[in-house]
Amino acid sequence: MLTKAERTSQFIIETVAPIFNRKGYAATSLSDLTEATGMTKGAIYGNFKNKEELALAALNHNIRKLVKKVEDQISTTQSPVQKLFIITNFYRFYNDYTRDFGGCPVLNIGIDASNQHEILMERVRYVISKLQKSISDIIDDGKARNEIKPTVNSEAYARRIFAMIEGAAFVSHTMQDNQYMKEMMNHIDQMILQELKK
Amino acid sequence: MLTKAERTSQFIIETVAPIFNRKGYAATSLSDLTEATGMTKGAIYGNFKNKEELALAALNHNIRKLVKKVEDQISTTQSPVQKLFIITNFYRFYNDYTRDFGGCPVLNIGIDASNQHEILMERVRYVISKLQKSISDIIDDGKARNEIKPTVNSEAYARRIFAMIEGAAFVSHTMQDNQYMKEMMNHIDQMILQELKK
DNA sequence: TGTTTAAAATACCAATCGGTATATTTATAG
DNA sequence: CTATAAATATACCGATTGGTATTTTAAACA
Repeated sequence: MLTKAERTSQFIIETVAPIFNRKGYAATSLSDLTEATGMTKGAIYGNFKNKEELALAALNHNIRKLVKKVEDQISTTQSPVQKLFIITNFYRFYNDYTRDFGGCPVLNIGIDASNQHEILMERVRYVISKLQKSISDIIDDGKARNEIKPTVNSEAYARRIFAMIEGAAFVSHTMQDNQYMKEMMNHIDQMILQELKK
Repeated sequence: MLTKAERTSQFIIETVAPIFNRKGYAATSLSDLTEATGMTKGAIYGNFKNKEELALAALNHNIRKLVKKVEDQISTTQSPVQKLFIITNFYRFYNDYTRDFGGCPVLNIGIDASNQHEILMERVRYVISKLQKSISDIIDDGKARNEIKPTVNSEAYARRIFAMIEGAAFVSHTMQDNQYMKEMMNHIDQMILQELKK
């Protein structure tokens, strides 16, 4: 069972995570956080060392939530090619998932923390490299299972697919039009069929 | 000839533009601006109504600077297909151009102002639609000049190309690795040759 | 139930925030 | 060279910033 402190910390993280994601680190004030949680500064600082530690916990929370969602869907199939299609289909609805907490956290914090907050930035870089690795691992598995052409450069495709997703997420969110995302996922699907699949 | 006030305003804009681009609207303080310009608050507020007006002027300055650069290069050829190649080649060096003032202003302010500053956000949306229009116009011109297949959906390709560029700009800048951009521009070039060009 | 410990609220800190009214300096025109 | 106007600096405003020491409240354990 969770202790009181653990439950409170969790409640604070869940409550402030969308705020940090929306406003960014510097623009989020302590009063934003006390207002949203209904708690005082004393309570928040009793559970977190400082604003930085809380922002980092919020970022991790947002990312874990999304990663869990896509991993749950991916695990429903063994086929690497099917896994790739599940990923593109996940992102077809990405804006719906992320809108209520302010959009893609990798994108938001990656831009917000750039040249501003090296600790958050390092975390974003780590997450990006991990997400790419999981894509290239699927492609490599596809080669081993004879589903994907052995000549394919899995790291290069992972980089390209990830950048395409982030670009579509940015423009879709900014223009408030999911068509960008839909069209980009269709394009990636086509790429999978024509360039990756055997 | 420019008046003193016009020269001073221009000096302030040029000086603070990289700061707003790097830190975003809320995180940029008046003291950041006085420190960078070596001028006092009185001088700045004598030339600009408030922080918002200055931030908007800074955004416009950054965008105009980049748009002028790419337009100058595009105007060196008549061929629409060549114009598209000039665009991808421009973005191959985009990170070098933009690094010293903090990366792509559309991306930075688009994320920073999201759910935060509607006036800046409207400006970003307008710029995106304009940039896309200039790409789809080139494609349409390519159809008229018999360089590009008449069946091509120029708006859809403009959306896709723009989103790809922004995605590559984001990941390249965040990961401090221009390979993302290079690979994406190679991919777009391939798309132009295989899907657009007659 | 009484005691101890943990958690949260209160009250405060110096520093900084964006903005402005006024004073001073600098440039311009006659 | 002087008078006027424009530009800039100074000094200040109330509000808010992130953070902390202390007090009060609530939970946990004996």
